Amino acid sequence: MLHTQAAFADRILAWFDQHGRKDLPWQQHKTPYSVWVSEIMLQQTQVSTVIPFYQRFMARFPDVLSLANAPQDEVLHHWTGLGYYARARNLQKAAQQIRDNHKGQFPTDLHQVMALPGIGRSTAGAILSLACGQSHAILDGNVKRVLGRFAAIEGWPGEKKVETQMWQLAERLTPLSRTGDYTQAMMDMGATLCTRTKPKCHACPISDDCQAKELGRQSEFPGKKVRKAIPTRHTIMLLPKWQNQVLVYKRPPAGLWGGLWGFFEVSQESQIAGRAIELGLQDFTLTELAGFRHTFSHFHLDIRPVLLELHSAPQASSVQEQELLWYQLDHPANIGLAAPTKTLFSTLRQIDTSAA
DNA sequence: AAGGCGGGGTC
DNA sequence: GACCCAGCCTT
Repeated sequence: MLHTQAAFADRILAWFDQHGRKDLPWQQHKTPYSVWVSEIMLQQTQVSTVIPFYQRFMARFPDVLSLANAPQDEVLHHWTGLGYYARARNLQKAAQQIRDNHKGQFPTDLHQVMALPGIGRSTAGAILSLACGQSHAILDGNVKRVLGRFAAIEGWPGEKKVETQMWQLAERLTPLSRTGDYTQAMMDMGATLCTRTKPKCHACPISDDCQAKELGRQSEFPGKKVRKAIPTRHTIMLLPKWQNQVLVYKRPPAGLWGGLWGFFEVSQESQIAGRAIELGLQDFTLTELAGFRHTFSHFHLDIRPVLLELHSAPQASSVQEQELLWYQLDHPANIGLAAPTKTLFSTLRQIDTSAA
């Protein structure tokens, strides 16, 4: 049994020196800021998806101050398609707190880092170990899988009891030196070796002492969440169109697609005309476009898009409290869009093209 | 403790 | 279609 922290970490680090990833974009010129941005993007999101977003984001917001001082719409624009948009809102909020409360310098104390919005214990540990060499444990999905198998920890890690057990083990095994490499190594182990399916145990530096492997039960750890069938919701999206522009509004700051721009919605067909009049629209032709399904982690959304083609210039809306925008299809604005909104813009462009 | 929050990739 | 992914926040 690998019962000492040093024996465990030594094998992990030796493996890392040979096989670890060292050329990812956020591993070049590491700073707390660059590591922070990458860690937030990587929450619940795979490396290959993140890379292009990370590069565009860093080119536009190279440091804490440029992010803190940017318009929120532009930050969300750079997050469009990445999902979990609260991450982007929290990222900018935290940058503003660093600007205002930390003299623009990313804090280096674990609890100060955890106090920033969007940064929990694991992300704080990752940033301070990777960028500052401090010795803190992390517990992300990769580490949960590696340690859950290594020690054959029963139960779903979402349960408090299981998570506590994993944190204790993670802390016990985290070395005092080379902690940044160790953190990266554990993530790399989970991503490339101790994968969800078909783990490459033959190449694993700790397989000799892996309890799951000894039991022949690698696929059973970590335990899975008992998942219920997800419900289906329905919505009708209104696509008012005048010449080459479509009307969207800025959604409330929190909740689903918070801060993103989207189409007005109604739940019933009978509400379409009334809603259009409220928006100051009149003299239009209604056409129902092809419906489609958008699936979230927690529900299906069946979308019926309805095109409202205006025959004359729109009047000012009577809806005063909403932020409205006539989005120009051929001159996209730098704003955040949910995936279905972006899809529908493409659909509208295609309709224009085929009609021309 | 449980639920909310996305989009893309994989099998 | 089901499941998963470098989690965190609110209730």
